Amino acid sequence: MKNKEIARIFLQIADLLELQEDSFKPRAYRRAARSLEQLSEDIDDIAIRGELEDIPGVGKALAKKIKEYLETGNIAYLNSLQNEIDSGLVELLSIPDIGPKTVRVLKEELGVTSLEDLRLALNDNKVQELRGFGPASEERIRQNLELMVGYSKRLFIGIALPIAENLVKDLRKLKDVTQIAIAGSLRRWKETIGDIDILASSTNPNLVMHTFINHPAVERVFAQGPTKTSVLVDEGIQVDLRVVNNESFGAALQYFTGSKAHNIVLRRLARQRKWKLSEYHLQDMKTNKIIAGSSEKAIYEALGLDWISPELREDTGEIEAALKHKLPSLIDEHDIRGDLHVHSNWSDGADTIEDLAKTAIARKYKYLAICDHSKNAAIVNGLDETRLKKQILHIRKLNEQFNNFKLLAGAEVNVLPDGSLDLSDTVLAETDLVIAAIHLTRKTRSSITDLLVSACYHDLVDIIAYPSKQIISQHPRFSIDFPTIFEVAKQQGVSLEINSSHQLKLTPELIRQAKELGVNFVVSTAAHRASQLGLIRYGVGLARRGWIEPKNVLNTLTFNQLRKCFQHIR
DNA sequence: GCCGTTTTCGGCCCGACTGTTTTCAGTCG
Repeated sequence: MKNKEIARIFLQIADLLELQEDSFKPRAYRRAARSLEQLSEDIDDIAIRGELEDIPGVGKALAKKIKEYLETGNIAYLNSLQNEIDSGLVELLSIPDIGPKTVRVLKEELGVTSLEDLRLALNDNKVQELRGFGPASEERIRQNLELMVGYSKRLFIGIALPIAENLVKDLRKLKDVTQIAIAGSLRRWKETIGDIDILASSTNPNLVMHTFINHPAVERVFAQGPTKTSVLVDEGIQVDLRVVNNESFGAALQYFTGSKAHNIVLRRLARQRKWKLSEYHLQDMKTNKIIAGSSEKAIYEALGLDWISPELREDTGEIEAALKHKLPSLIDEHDIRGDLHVHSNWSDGADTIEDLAKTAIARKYKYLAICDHSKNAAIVNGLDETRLKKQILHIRKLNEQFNNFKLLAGAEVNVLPDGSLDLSDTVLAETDLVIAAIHLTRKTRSSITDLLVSACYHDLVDIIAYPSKQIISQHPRFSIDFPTIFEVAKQQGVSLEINSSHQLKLTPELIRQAKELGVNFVVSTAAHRASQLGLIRYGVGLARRGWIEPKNVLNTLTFNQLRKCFQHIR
């Protein structure tokens, strides 16, 4: 689809325009880019119907540019901007605390047009001589330039969330802290996060801030005030702590949870009613009367909206749904009755099947599917037909000792380059559950799609696990025809796996697309040790970001219901 | 460049923190 290509060009244009006088044009281009990224329909089709201007944020001028791209594969405006503006300047914008104004001054006064130029200017201590700058500004820019090299990466939620939870746990011990919560993209369960946001309410903010900056994990303090403090913790991640009073906790939680796009729409809704929404409260601008503030829910309700789960707050239709009271009732970790993809020490897992079962029972699971790797995955000690048969017998035997809990004998089978599975049908027919997975790295579009499709057509395959984003990021030009896969999966009654590990997973957008087509899902950990069963929360978080409800997920079913969905469960 | 239950012109989310200057501009989230 050309939607993403055009969105990318609009973002490039926005970056370049940012360096010029007008600060509103870039905003318009970004808004349009976002709209394009979210379209579920091909932009070509919309253009043919002459409905480009119906896209939010697209008016006459942008519609014309979209048409130009569709006809010529090019947008001349971008080229002219690129000729006019040095690309090194855009790079300068990525340095923290350097914005468009600073870039302009650096260029006009010092001739700086690249990171390298900036480095030289800093070496000569030229920056502090500029009007509006001083030694402190120069030093900060110097440090940020250094910092950018080492710390610019986004962290996976699985790493960031435990760090945040630890800090919250320690701060909660302070008796001056009334309420405390994780906010930001972590609260929205975004797969990767740029920084950690923590929100607290207190009657003694200074003490809370003081304790915070003296926490053993804190390495450096970026900014410190009574309501907002930013630090770097030793994992190389920025943590922002905000402290407000109790009356504002709901408004602040709403505000700091974001996303930015979601908040902008909310504030627009408030403005339409002559109200003002800030991190302190929702307020009538004329009478100054406070309409809501202590509770997040009250703010949404005052704006005519149902309360929206943080995972949905991306301005991708959740506000419209909340207005119409049509929000999904999202799946919760407690809805999960069992894990359908775990590895034991029979292949590359660390724990025995018995230990895995014990942990599953302790989690109140009703079933657990052991799905070790198959023989093609020799490097992880994959099971061949003989060992799998033996494992199935072992599992059947173990089941005799459980009440109200069932171990399922499954397999994670490799799909071979010719589309066949790497274990014989005879032995697979003995299992309860078959997950088909692709562990290839370099394939053309047609063949990856074809492999997944042929896996769906295989009679014994119940679940498809995905080619990872990792593959996609390693090969930028590689793409998979997901709509086709979703159609076939739906048709063949094959479920899609939402995986909790950060390596193998669908994006929220794709999950939502598949859900709308009526495809079923399972949420699994692919745990390689018993302690990893707890990672299911990340899979659930991802599912929630994809608007998934319990009814879309097979492993929310009781064992007897599950049995009816997977034909060969014994 | 977009957009309209005050508007086809004049807005465009709002507030904290920093460094500089002495009342504010720039940046960020």
